Amino acid sequence: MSVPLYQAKAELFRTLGHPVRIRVLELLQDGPKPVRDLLAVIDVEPSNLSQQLAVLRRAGMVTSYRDGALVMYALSTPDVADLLAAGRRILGAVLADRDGLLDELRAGGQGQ
Amino acid sequence: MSVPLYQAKAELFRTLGHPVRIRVLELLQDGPKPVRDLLAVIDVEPSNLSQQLAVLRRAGMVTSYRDGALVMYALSTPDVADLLAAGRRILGAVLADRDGLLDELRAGGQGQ
DNA sequence: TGCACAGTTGAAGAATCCTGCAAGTGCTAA
DNA sequence: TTAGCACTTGCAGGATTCTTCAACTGTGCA
Repeated sequence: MSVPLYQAKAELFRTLGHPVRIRVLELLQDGPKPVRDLLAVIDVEPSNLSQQLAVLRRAGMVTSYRDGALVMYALSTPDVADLLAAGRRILGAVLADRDGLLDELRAGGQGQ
Repeated sequence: MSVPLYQAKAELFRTLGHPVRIRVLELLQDGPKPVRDLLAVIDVEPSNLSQQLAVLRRAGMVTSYRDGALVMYALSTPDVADLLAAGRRILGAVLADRDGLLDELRAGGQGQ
């Protein structure tokens, strides 16, 4: 057994363990987007975003292709959305008796 | 907005980003267990396991109580199982064309 | 060709995480 | 009350991860 399965799982989750990467994945749920669009929303340096995109790419969670002058990114599988949804549910359960984040979560608006 | 929601999500996922913590959660899916039982299966030093349990406790994913000389741990919400299941699905999709881990995953046996 | 926009890459310092050791607490039973 | 098992805590180091800067590639347009 080269890489134990539970280690692969840990790596998968660790890939999601960064605010910028979470935001990217959530934005890509609506369909492919060029880097510049992500950049317009996320407020982070281009090089930093690029690094985080590379992490997601290496993990196989997103794919990228060039469209003219732009580089487009897309979720590599719609299952990613399930994972994010499951995360939202857990947060609700786990934060149940903690600060105001819960209300924000229930509002379900932007900045999810 | 004190702690942005997407940051809380990132922290949640990062909590899962460690092999020992993953194993603990999977073992606890079958019901509460004392530390010594986890220790018998996981092969890590007691102090290390204790540290990882503390991380899970702080994140609110498990709860603990003392039962005589033993300390018992339990999932704080069954939703955790959903998250792990979603992780398994994604791994399947993402690893689809990579090494033998996929087969191991499909076997669904121990060491999940 | 030359310039500007769109992204990526490499590298370095700072911050964070992990691991193992030593020491400490709580419980039970002799 | 002493001994020993069951855990936990504090801490130091080594290993990862993050962030930013500088430099580089690729594309479109004047």
